[in-house]
Amino acid sequence: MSKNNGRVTLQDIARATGFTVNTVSRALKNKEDISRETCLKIQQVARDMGYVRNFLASSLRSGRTKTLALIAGSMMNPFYSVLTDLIQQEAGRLGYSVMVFCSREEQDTELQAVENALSRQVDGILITPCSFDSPALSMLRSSGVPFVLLSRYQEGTRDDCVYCNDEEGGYLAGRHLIDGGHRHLAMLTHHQVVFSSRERFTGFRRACREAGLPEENVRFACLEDPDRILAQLKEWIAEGITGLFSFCDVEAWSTITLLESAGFRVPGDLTVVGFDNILGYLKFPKPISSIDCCLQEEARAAIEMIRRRIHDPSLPQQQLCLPVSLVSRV
Amino acid sequence: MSKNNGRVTLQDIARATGFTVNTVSRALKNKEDISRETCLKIQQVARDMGYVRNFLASSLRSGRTKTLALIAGSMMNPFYSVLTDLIQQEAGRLGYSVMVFCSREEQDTELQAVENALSRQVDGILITPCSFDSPALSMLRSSGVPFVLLSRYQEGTRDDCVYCNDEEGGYLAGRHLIDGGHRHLAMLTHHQVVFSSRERFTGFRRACREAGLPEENVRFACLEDPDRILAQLKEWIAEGITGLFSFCDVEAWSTITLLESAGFRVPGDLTVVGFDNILGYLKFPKPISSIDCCLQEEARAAIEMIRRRIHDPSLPQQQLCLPVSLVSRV
DNA sequence: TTATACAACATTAACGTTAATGTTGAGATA
DNA sequence: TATCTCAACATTAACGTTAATGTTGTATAA
Repeated sequence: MSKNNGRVTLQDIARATGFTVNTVSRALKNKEDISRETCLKIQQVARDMGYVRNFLASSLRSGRTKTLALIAGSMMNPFYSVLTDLIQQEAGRLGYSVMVFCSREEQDTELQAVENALSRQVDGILITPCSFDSPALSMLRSSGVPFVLLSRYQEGTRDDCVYCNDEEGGYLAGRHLIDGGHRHLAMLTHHQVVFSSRERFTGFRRACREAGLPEENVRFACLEDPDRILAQLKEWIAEGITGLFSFCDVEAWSTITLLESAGFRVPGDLTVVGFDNILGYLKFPKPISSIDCCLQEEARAAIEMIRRRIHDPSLPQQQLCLPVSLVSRV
Repeated sequence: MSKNNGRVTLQDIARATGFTVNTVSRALKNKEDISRETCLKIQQVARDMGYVRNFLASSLRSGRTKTLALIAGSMMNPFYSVLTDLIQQEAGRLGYSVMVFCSREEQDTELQAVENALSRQVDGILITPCSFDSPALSMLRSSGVPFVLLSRYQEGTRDDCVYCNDEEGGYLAGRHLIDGGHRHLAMLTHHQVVFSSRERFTGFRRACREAGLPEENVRFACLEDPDRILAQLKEWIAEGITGLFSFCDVEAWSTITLLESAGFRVPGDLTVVGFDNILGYLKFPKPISSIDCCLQEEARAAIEMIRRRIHDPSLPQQQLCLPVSLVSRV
């Protein structure tokens, strides 16, 4: 034992074995220039003494923390928490730990998270930014630290990012409803993620046009207040709308909850299609058809992207658009 | 600029201002022995140069990382992700960042998480352990690092922990169903968290006894396989059971989903009461009555407990049991 | 036999920060 | 005037690890 809060250090092992600190370090990292015998002996002693490497010291010296930061909206939103879980799994495969920060979709909280992450010398940052002109993003860009945008895309972006084909997703959602016999459709967004929302609606409308539905049969609304949402839904239903495309699964479920508590039947009065296919990971909510953006693949790709950038910062930036598919349920 | 991955260091600021590294350090930390004038000047220069403190170096020297580890089951389970969010908020208030690890309820993954956390020199660890005899716990106990058990309790435990009054929660759930006119009740657990589960059922039965229900009117089952769960539910319903107490909200919802997809009505064929009152944080699922264990308070208390222990390791250990209440919905 | 090569270690310095202690000069005190 | 005090800084060393470079003794090649 020594000073390090009673924790065993290389120093202690060195004293115990008679070798130098450096030799102990190399032995524990299975490096060359150490005889098989001493290597095993040192490792044994380290185990016996309960040695745990001090990552701070190691990172400070080596310049690598083997840590990534994930800055997401909120862990209260299953979309983010599922993504977080997947990111952790994929990162873990490569030996990375993940520090999770929540921006609560607030720009200053997000900025603090970035500062914090930078301060902790993370090797890379994964972020679903509040917006594309958030101060957090400019700080990231000028920091020189590798970062990848998750589930966010804006035309003309030069930042590394992984997102899914929103337009195609909207198209598939539209076609699914049309194939189900629905001729009067609407898309609903609660909390607007601008680009995705627009793209999804664009695809949605494309499907409608393709099917020959008149423009006035296709509605769109972006509402946050539950009361106004319910009012809008009632209006739509009264107008004969029977198919609803929700911006995402989470919003779909809260819409369904709203409708059911108001006495409507889903499906029945309204058929709802979601987006993200969170049901592939979250088992408990009501099954709904959804656009699968393959979050697992997104996580995998993002980790791979940041890994490569950490390894070679001079690589050309990449905007990776992942394919989507429809998962039909019920 | 210097070597630190192109990042500005105290050294750089020292050169720029003509002061020594130590003076710069003290100025940036607003310590004494620095004239107001130089303090402001140094801080200004630091800001201009885009200085970000290197937490690794700082922590290595000071022995404090201002970081907590949270080791939870999985971010795919809203109970844990909501708890994580709350923990982060409370920790943030005190200037702590949180490293999140998922054990996936596996003992070896959990052990790895603990090792990882210790290796990163976190100031304290919050954990919802797989079990009370998991190797992770013994490692924690012998590590000397402050830790607090979250939402877990076992009779006779000496570890610091924060949990809720499971027995009382079960009692309230039982009484709620009985007050609703139900005379034939059951409790269902999917994934068994042994102590909590037993306690909740004990309280549940107490309510039943108190109301004079005969023993055979009160059932219990612990099943994981959805098919067997559904079969059991059908059997119960056929036997006249009308009130169901679910181990937790998440399980309640998946039970409801099972029932509804099998053509049953909830409530109607079966009234379901959950536990945790996750609906207070998660807005999208179907509203159900639930036992509120006040997760926010649990998070607050846990952070306060670990803060005090970090500050004074000699404090007596504490097992904090939080009160519960019923939240009736629909 | 002597130079060479190499395995197996040791030595040194550094990562960026901070705690502990030292120094200095100006003003206050006797 | 000599001593003391203290504000405002500087110097030194250390946190635990690792990269770069030195050193040694033995085995091999010429």
